[in-house]
Amino acid sequence: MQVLIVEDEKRLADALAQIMREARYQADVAYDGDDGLYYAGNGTYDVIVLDVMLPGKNGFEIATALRRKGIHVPIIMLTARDDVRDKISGLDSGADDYMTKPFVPEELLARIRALTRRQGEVVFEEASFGDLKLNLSTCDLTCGAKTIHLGFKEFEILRILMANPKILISKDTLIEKVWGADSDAEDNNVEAYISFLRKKLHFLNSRVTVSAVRRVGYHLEETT
Amino acid sequence: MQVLIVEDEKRLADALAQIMREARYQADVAYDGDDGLYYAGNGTYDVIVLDVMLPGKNGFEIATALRRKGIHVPIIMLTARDDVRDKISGLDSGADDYMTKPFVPEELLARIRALTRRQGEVVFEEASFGDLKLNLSTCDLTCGAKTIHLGFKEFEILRILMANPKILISKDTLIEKVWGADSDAEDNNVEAYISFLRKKLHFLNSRVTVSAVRRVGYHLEETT
DNA sequence: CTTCAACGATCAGGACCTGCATGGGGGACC
DNA sequence: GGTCCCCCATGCAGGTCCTGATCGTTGAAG
Repeated sequence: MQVLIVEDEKRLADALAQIMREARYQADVAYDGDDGLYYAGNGTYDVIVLDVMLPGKNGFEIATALRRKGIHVPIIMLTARDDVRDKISGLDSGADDYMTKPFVPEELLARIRALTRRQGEVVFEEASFGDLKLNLSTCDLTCGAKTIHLGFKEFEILRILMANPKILISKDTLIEKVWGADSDAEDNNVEAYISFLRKKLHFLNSRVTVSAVRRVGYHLEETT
Repeated sequence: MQVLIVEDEKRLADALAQIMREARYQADVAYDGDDGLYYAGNGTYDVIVLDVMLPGKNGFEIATALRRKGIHVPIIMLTARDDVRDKISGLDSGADDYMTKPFVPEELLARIRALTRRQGEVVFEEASFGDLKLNLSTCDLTCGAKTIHLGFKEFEILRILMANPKILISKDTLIEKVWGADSDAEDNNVEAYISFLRKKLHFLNSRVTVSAVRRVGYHLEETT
């Protein structure tokens, strides 16, 4: 588990790094905002501890920039100012949590555990929608007593559809997320896999269907 | 977005529910731990605001029980006790965030936004005018109990009209925005789709009409 | 008031496109 | 060689979109 600490006050930064290492995290430290944004931009960290008042870019700017770049790593903001408006703008700029100094190290660790628990779990757990359960580690799709194995493309498409059951996902989005941004896959590929998926859903007697909206995209629906 | 509030102190609970509703959330309230766990067990909520000190099961037990049942809805814990050990055990029992009373409502809302931002995401938005509701994701148009599907061109035209109900939209504007700036579509195309739209509005028994102003453009009107 | 041209509304038809399903070929892996 | 997965090509079905023709309406000129 990798942690990035962005904090200009060197003594505090090093103390935090020490605490992290004692808790068995790997910790890197950036001492100003520009470095912090640069390191975080790699997207290799599991959580970022981000001071607000920084030389170079401040914490709000860093959080906003990261989110805009599509990097959704959990962020915990730290600040000495106990002002509610700061908290709100911090949280709305993309932070997941906000703590005021001084704080007890154990609370920071607990909040980090709470933030990282989610993604740690997800790896082993399964996604579900309606009567479907999709095992995210084995690509097996279960409905009631029946289970069937999905190919990787089928799996990826279904996973994306299940993660956003309320909105339509366009073929372009699916191509980008499943085949990759710079891919020459055609719409027909998506259609083919949607077809396979439907066939398998039918085989499982699932109440879930993949419905298409012409020229817009696909989404999952649960029929009665 | 659905919020469950579990809080035994009735005045605070109702105040929270009011705040949530003003922020456009649907809010349900449970006044003791057993009810809270029962409601939460449905798995239909997007976030749970959970008091720790409760008659029946306490907040820690509820969080633990939910997580054990595989329900991963975000939980924000509330408590009057500002004890770090409580915070830690709360966070480790499955809560995603922890706030101490008293708190500013806006901070709670900001923390809820931060928690829900990650998942459900892109709220399925809709535009509305008069008695019409247009689902911007699925191109479905609803009026009262009836719903009808719109073709893409019809949908685009209606969306533009609904976004600017007070001003007249010229055919040229519609052609530019729906067909594209460099299109050779003719006025008659627009007229045709306006006609389709009117037919569907009539079918829905809507009070909304598309009215034309000669040589100028179209706009929506709500009749009594 | 009447007339007339321009504009708008509507409809039917057919062209076109999108999405669906299927089968075959190719490559990776066992 | 067999199997699995992926990609591509094809035909089909049905919805969507466009076109042209017709009819109704408007408003201004005579």
